[in-house]
Amino acid sequence: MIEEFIAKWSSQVKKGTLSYIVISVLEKGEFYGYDLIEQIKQYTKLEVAEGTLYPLLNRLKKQGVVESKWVEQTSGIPRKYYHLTEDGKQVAKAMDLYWEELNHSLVKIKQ
Amino acid sequence: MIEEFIAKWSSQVKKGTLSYIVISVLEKGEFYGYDLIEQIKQYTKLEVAEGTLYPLLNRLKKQGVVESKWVEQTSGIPRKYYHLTEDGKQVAKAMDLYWEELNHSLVKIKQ
DNA sequence: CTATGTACATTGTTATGCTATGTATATAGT
DNA sequence: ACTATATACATAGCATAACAATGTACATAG
Repeated sequence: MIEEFIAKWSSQVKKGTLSYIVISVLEKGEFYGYDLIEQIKQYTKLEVAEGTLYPLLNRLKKQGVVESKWVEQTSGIPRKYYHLTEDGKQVAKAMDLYWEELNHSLVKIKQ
Repeated sequence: MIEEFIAKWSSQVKKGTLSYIVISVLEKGEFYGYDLIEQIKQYTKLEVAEGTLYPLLNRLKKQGVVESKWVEQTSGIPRKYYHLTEDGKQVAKAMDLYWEELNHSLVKIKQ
């Protein structure tokens, strides 16, 4: 029962958190979708479904946070690389502030 | 644009985070709904709508995380007090671990 | 030739925050 | 007496986002 609750809860925590993670990774440079999934797996041990990430990237693009460009490969399928826009970089900073405040609040509650 | 994005994003962050906050406050003792809204406002500066909290408490009750009891007041409307069940206390611990891990991951990404 | 990995994408389901609205009691201001 | 505000609980309908399932396509290892 507890495991099931945590499973559902952690899925809900991803709503919002996941975009923060993606944008934070993109602060480091350019990445393509499949690579982002691998990066997140390494950094967070979170499993991110493809059906979660690709729509998320499209939303971020539509909102002007990221931009993308197709890059042909000498072998294999072309990759769509994403990078932060100027607005995206400012969004990242605002997210940092919000997250820090939220964490500070939780520390206070836990005391 | 950035403000609007953060406004929508922070609403998404609440999904999951809010239940963590409520359960964390309830680790301190018994609270009733309206009081929880005030507690959260003080601890986190978050505005929690009544239409958000009451359904959340009902879900937590249905899932066996909290229990409630009506308490008549000498003056005014009776209050419904909530407290964690034994399962709820274990859920709280599991949430702490998950949250800590998530934060640690973000620190690594931000490095 | 089959399985696995790489790489992008969409559809339908489910869960949750939020606005709006409703009910009811108590108190302070004009 | 009337109005506004605060306290206290609750529901209906909307918007959003994660996820499983499914699909397409190329490449490589057994």
